[in-house]
Amino acid sequence: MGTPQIAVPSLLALLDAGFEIPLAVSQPDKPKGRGNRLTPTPVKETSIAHGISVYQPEKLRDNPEAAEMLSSFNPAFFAVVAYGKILPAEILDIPAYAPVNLHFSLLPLYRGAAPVNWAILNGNEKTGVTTMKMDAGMDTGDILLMNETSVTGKNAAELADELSRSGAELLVKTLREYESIAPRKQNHLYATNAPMMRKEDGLINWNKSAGEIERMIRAFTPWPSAYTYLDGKALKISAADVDTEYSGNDPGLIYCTGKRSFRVGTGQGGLILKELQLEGKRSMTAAEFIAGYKLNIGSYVG
RNA sequence: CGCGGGGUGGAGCAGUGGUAGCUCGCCGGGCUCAUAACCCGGAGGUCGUUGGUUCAAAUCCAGCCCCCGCAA
Repeated sequence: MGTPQIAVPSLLALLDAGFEIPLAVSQPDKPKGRGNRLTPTPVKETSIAHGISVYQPEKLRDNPEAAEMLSSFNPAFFAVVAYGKILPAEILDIPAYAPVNLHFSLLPLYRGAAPVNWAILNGNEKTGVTTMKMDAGMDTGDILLMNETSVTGKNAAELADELSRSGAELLVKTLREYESIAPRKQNHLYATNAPMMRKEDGLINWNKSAGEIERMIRAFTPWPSAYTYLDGKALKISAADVDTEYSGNDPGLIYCTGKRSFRVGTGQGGLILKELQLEGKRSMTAAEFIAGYKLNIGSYVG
């Protein structure tokens, strides 16, 4: 059971490891993108490509039909990776061994929908992947295995990609060695939540420090993306460095626009913008951006 | 039919009827202890595509292809 891209490597790894997967469960297709076309989920696409039938119930709670359907396969396990819905108890009881979930954080940290983004945003040096035996709460089940990954310098896409791979390995290992793994209770006192990021959370607050904003840019790239405004147009920033030689504190001030440098002041220090995308344009490097856009030193973004 | 922006020399842009221009890059030369600095010269474009209007179209009209932002 899974939905987005981050779950795909797990599906492929399970197939590769020889597990029999009679059914994939994914969220229903939703209208997406320009034109609002109905778009299949990445897990659905991958499943179909490998000849696995796909089941996409609107809901699992209070849905006897779904329970019956899943039971009919007499599954040993459920392998759940970023499915996107909480599974009710009657569903969790179906597998003979256990419903196993792969979560993209070191539980009990970052329970919820956006663990990868939050680890970057908070400036953690390490995060990782955890497999657990699911219970009825959100990411509260007993821990089976964990694997750490370094966060440093990566944006959300890069980190998610890495975690999806190490997670896929961990999931295979967990299922293979399930009977010899002793589940450990989570220490709920240390639990933190990683709620879904919203589009509007990506608006950059230039009063924050350069370091904080740099982390935010990484945490929000490529989704939901960090943005500001320039001459009334939305400007996404997908990569930046802290300017270690600047110590001003004039938030939003464009203080340097050399031939290839676009630098903006923050509440504390300056930020060197490296990768930008103006509304309606494609993403480009600062050098490319500057070649065609007339920036004025002394004006402000935001 | 959800709303909208755009496709112009290698890159980013300007140019809305009549010799295609700017910044960067590239090639050659100069200056300098030196430079992502500066100066001089040069190469490079069927203006996404098809058709239409016109004496004349990058520029107006219609269709098609592609890229992107918003909303969901």
